[in-house]
Amino acid sequence: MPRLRKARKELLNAMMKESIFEAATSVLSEHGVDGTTMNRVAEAADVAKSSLYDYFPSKDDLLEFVSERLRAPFMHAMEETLRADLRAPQKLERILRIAFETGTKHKAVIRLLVHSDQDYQSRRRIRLQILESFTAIFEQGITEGSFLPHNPAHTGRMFLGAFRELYELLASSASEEAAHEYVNVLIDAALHGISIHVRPGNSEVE
Amino acid sequence: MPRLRKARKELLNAMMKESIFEAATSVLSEHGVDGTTMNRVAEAADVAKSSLYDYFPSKDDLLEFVSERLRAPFMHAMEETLRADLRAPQKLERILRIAFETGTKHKAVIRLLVHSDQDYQSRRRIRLQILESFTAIFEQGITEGSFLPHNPAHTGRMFLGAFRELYELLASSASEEAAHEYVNVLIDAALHGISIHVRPGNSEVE
Amino acid sequence: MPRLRKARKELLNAMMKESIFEAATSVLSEHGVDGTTMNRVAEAADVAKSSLYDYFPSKDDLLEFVSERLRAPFMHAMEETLRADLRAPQKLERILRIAFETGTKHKAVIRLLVHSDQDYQSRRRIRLQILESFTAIFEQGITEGSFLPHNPAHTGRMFLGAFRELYELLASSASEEAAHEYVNVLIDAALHGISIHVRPGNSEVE
Amino acid sequence: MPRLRKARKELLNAMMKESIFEAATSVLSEHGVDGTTMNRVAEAADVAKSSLYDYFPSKDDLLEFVSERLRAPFMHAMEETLRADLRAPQKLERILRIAFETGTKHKAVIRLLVHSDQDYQSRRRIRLQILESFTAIFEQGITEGSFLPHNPAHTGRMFLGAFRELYELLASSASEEAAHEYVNVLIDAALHGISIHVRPGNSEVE
DNA sequence: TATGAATGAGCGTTCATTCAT
DNA sequence: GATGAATGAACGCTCATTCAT
Repeated sequence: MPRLRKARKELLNAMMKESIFEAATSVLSEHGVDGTTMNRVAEAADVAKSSLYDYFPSKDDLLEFVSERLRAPFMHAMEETLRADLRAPQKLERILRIAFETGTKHKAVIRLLVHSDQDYQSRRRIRLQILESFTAIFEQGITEGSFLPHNPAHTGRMFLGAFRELYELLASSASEEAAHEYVNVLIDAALHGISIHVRPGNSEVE
Repeated sequence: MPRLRKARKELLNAMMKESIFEAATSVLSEHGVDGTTMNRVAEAADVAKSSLYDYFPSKDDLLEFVSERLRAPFMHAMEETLRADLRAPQKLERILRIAFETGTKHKAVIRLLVHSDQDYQSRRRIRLQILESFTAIFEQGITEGSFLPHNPAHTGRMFLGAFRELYELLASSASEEAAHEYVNVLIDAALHGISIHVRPGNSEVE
Repeated sequence: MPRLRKARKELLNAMMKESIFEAATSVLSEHGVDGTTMNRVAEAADVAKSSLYDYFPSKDDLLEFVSERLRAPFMHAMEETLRADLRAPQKLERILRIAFETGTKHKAVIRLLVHSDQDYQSRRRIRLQILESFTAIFEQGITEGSFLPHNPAHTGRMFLGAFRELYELLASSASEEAAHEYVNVLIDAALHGISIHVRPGNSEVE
Repeated sequence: MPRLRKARKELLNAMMKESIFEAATSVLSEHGVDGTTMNRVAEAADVAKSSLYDYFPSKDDLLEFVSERLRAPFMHAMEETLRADLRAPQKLERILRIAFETGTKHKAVIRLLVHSDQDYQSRRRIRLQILESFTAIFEQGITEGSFLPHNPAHTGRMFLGAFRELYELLASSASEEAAHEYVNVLIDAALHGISIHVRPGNSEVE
């Protein structure tokens, strides 16, 4: 049964990659990006250092794989949301909810999304992608009449900033509760407005 | 005069630290955090590598000192602004202006403020301090009637997020012009409001 | 029929060794001695790396086998020539012709014969054998009156040196033409003499 | 005394390089080029591996230094000889004598001159240089009437081959005596001819 | 006091070799 | 009998840190 054999092989291989992935995320969250050495990953995965190279051609490839894996659920969901038939505010809401869920599930993702010095270039790439998504949503919002006609690049960026703080909150020792509350505030702002100013006139805005 | 001697010594010591600081910032901006080795700093400062250890017990301490030093102008200005007799929106404006100025002056500061994975623990500390300052300003704003009574911890955090994006912009290859425009948007939002939603009144909303 | 079984087994074994040999020479000529890894040989032979160890106890043994195999045609031809009923100069000629042919056929052989630092001990052995053959031929030449009575160990060695340069030439990027010309010069020297000095007689010498 | 200090420093530095050089040659002659690792050199020099890098930027540089050092005396002497006001045979003689002397002094040089797989490129370079020198001498010899008008590229190459055998002899366990005798034969050939053939007619030469 | 010299621990990577299946 | 998976030792190299002078 060459077919079966091959399938089994692929499966084992995938499991091994998975377990290295987990070891790597564990090391990442304990020692940070710079402290993530092949030595430590191998030790955490309980394999010989050289065995890592049977599954990943280089450290960079390993880290790229980890990043990809960590971000994939969120990124895919975000892309889907972008294409969905929804009004802009609802899109923002959905993205925030997804971010919160994936963020709390994989705490490690945060380290990579939020921190990280070296560009393991994906970082810039991903930032840009999210920024562009937000900008697109704000453009849509203006077009469809949900949002006021501000420069969407700026509002998108501001939203990104507020959004990223969610991850800071998750990364900090703060309770999940606090993060939940914060995300709700963001969602509320996306749905019903975010005015902070008392109206010059007499009443409020929002 | 042991007093004088001691004073002179302290002065010399401070001058040495200063010159090492400058060397370090130069290395930082040229080679990045990871490329900042004691060797390079010593070379840039034109002292022996081992002499660095006469002024700083370790590399981490040196970097800590540099960070502190780089942030000090901004932090002090911010603290002063906090205590100044101004309305909340004006305080935010002033802080943003200072941030932009110090940020463009010392491009290196950005690298350290924005990126950096290792917890050069000051990072968390400084974040917290800024966050608390913003929160305090929002509290004041609510009290004085400038801002609507949202939870200031949340609005403070959102503002921090948007604020940090300024540094991302500065750190990126983007033109200083773009950063300038962005900071103006932020200032405008602080001064005149930031509503993004079409008012329920006449047209549609969300 | 244990006999037959055994014979078949031996045959298969030999065929495997043969195919590994071919893979190894291909790797050798493409990547050089240092670039010849068990991995590459296994891949070229289309067997599992570990299977190589079913046929050769170690990498050194494999290389030894390859060397032996590469040199065998030449060595056998040389031995035959040694025993042939020929005068010394003709023997030298024949050996040179064989060397050229086998050398151009298996370019890889050169790498191993000429270069290679490690003592894949055969190197010394083979050198010695060739040297002894040349010496024997020079002895014969003196006995039969073809050559002047110089110390055959020395003339043999000199001839060996000139002979090896043929391989350097082949190993270099030089055209095969150049090597051909050189071997013809050597043959001519063996057949008709190699005097480089103007005779004291009529003109000058030194 | 900055002058003195600097001089002392340079001296110490040179001594250190010298001692690393000796360690390296010792490792080279014991383990061959491929077996010469920074680890072994450091151990032989009784310094930390990392200290080697205080004196040589890389392994290749170290080896290059060693090669250069080993070959320099001979190469310089050869170049001088080339330019000397001597007839061709005397030049050859002088070069052979120098080779013998430097060869017996620094046994390690042999490994590098004679063996070595990788091109630590100097190898090809040096071979070429020697070959060209010999060729030039043979050209001169023909011009001045010392040598018969053979193609000097070929005779030069043949001479190089015979010459290199001297190093093989030195590298082998053979007695220095044998090498001495061989070099004398070469010298004799250079000075008085190298005919090996009985003359077709009746007497000798051709 | 300042330094040049030295070092040990660690880095990412390679590869010959082993062994359960 | 053949293999895929795994490994340990070694490689060249870097760097924060120490210490005699």
